[in-house]
Amino acid sequence: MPKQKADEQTIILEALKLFRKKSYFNTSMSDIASACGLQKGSLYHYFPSKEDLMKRVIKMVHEFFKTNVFSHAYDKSLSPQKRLENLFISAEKVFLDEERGNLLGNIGVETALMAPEFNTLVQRFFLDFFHAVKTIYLDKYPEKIATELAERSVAEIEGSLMFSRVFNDHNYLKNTIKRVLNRLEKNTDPAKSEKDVTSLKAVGSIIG
Amino acid sequence: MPKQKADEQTIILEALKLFRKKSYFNTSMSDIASACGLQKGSLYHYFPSKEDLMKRVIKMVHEFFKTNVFSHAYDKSLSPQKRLENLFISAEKVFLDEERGNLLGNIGVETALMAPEFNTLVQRFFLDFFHAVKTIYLDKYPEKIATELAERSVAEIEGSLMFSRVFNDHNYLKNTIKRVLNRLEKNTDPAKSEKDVTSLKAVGSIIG
Amino acid sequence: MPKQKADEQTIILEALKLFRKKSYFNTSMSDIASACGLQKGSLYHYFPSKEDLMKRVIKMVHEFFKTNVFSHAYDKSLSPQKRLENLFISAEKVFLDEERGNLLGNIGVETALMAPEFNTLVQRFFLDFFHAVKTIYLDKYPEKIATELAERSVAEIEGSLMFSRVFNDHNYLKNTIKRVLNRLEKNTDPAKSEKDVTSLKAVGSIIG
Amino acid sequence: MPKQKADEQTIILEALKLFRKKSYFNTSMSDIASACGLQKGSLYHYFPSKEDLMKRVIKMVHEFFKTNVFSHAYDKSLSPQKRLENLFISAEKVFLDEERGNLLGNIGVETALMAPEFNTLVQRFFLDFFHAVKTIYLDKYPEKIATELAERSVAEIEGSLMFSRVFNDHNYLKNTIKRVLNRLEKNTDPAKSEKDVTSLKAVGSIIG
DNA sequence: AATGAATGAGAATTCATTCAT
DNA sequence: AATGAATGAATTCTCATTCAT
Repeated sequence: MPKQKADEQTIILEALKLFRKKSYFNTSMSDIASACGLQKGSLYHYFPSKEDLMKRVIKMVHEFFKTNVFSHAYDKSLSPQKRLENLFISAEKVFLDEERGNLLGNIGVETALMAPEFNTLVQRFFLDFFHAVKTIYLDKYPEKIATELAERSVAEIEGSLMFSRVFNDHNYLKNTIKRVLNRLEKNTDPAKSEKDVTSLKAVGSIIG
Repeated sequence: MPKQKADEQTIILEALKLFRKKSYFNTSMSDIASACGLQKGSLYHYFPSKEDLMKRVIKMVHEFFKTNVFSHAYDKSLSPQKRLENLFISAEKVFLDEERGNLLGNIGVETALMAPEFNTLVQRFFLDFFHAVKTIYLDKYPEKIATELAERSVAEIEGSLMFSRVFNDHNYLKNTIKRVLNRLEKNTDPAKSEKDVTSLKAVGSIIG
Repeated sequence: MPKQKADEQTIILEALKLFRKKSYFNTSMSDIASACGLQKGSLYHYFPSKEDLMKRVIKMVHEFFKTNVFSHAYDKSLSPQKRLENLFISAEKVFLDEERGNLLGNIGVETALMAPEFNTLVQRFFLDFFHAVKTIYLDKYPEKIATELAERSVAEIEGSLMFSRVFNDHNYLKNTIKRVLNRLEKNTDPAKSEKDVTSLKAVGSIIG
Repeated sequence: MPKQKADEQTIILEALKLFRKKSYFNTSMSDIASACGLQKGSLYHYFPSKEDLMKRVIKMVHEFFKTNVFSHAYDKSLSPQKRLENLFISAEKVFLDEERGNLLGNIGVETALMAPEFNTLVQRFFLDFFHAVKTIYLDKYPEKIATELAERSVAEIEGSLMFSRVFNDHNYLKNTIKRVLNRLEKNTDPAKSEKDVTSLKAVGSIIG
């Protein structure tokens, strides 16, 4: 007789919202249940434990980024500049979005301290992030440089995302993304990039 | 039994270690007490609440950075390059140190979601961090640029620090610090900087 | 284990017994839980806090008095004397009963010192008590006198109830109730009451 | 070297104030200590335990009443009416006084539920109270009646004192005291009392 | 599928009390 | 005499989890 009141996806999404707003430890299964219009006990029909639910949340965010953000990196029909733009602009939208936003950047780190399983998932997310960005840079730069540029860009974005949260000011992230995009553009300038990219040294001055 | 077993400083330090290792929410007053060789009730002799203890921890870390890290920015007897070097190298040491390390970067963010009082303290820390770095850049760049460079450098450092923790690999942070230092050096090169820094446009390509 | 072991009413009743026997502050949620055959955590399934439970206890006692004691005052089919008798005799039974007895008289006062919310509930109880008794007196006396007589009767009863508890002797209360009932009867005596009640002055000597 | 900062009397008085304001259970030794400008531990120089301190408080209140209130009953140089007046007027003053006020009436009862030793002390207080009032009535009435009148007067006073606290309105007590005094006066009226007091029956209608 | 009851392990906190200095 | 540190038991409350219906 009991009619289905919720489905996995809904629960994961509600959990995500709460984890983002109140952190993993401060969100109780009860909180999640009421957000879904369910009773505490009912969550255990869908997820064997809170930890497992968190893992599903992380994976869901990861999938979302793969489909909606990282994918832009691999659209060979567009210029590197355009791809990077698409990637970061969509990332910005997601990060600053209340629903799916920055879970992994900040909370991921903390939860990682607890369950090593979380850590692995968070690592995978960032490896994919790095890979996507690096793929774009590889169009312009050699392997080593592209790797560094990618890690650096993502680090800058994550750091400024943190500031956006701490100072409750979206501009930290927005400006950083503008800057990162600008960087590729500038160095895309044929005249300039030729000189700059020829030697590792020269490039060093750009990425550093 | 009524012989002093611990003092405020010790407790704050032990709490810091645990908060760093297991996160604020995952660390119980019991944990902290045992780490200090005390009974949990005894902690309340020194701190009225866990929240208050956390605030003291944050303040202590902040003070530590002021004295040991940020101070390098204001040593006018040294060159900007040297000051930045001293600042970041000492920051690196502290961040990667098990004892006093990166509390504010990661845990601060999460706890900030809860108690607004935490948030204020974390903000103050980063404002001081920004200010120190900016002070150095002001020797070379105009106000606006210096501000942006400072925020960007700190964001990069915080982001890569996060990666260092997530991937358990100090190199993320170390490389970033190397790179940031290199950046100033390069642009300090008289020959190059003349061209680059003369116009705001040119500088734009450097900082972002 | 998830078979219902207790219900709200049972818990409230057990709490009442304990609050009466050991006072509110001296009764722990653990005590109440054991009395109900429950684990202490389970109480929070029914009541969000001890304070809330106490409020429910007070309300339950109040309801009980309304239904079983005060109601007698409003039974217009009976003589005032009979109504007062029913009211006080039933009150006596309840007050001296181990289960539901005098919670509000004594404990109400102490708890009232703490939570103003308790105070309001205790006030309401006594206002209803006054009102019921006054309603009966209004059959014989004008407003002002009836009010005074009611407050005085209830005060006497509460005071002697206190003595009954302090001296562990039911007779303090029993004698007082006998006396109060006698008072109405005597003054109901037509021959006597005519003189006594004709002037306010005369009545004054009766109620005071 | 440590200079005496407080003495027993001061501590007892401060404790009394707090017990009255916040109840015995809600007052901590710490509260009492700070009210005395002492440290928690120092209280144990004067009193072996909180319970013991409470006993001393009760005894002190009792002594105070003996000297300042009950004593009026035994001043044979005055008329019964005047003695009763002195007794109740001084009682009223003390009861409504913030400092020494109604400890025994309300809190005594509750604490009595705990330690039987408290109960004995509270009983003694009321027995003395009864005795004083009865002594006055004995000037006018036979033993049995005097006893009843005394118990009744004190019960009324205690009950209305409770109402004064619950409703935060001094008038409950004040009016009751006026009425009780009036009662003796009225029945002291030679013309009236002669008739009334001749038979127990008649008197019954007065005291009841 | 959903629920609502129950659990039990632990959380933070309080507090009377002890005792070395 | 006074203190301040320490204690440890108790208290309120939380919460992930289980399970019979």
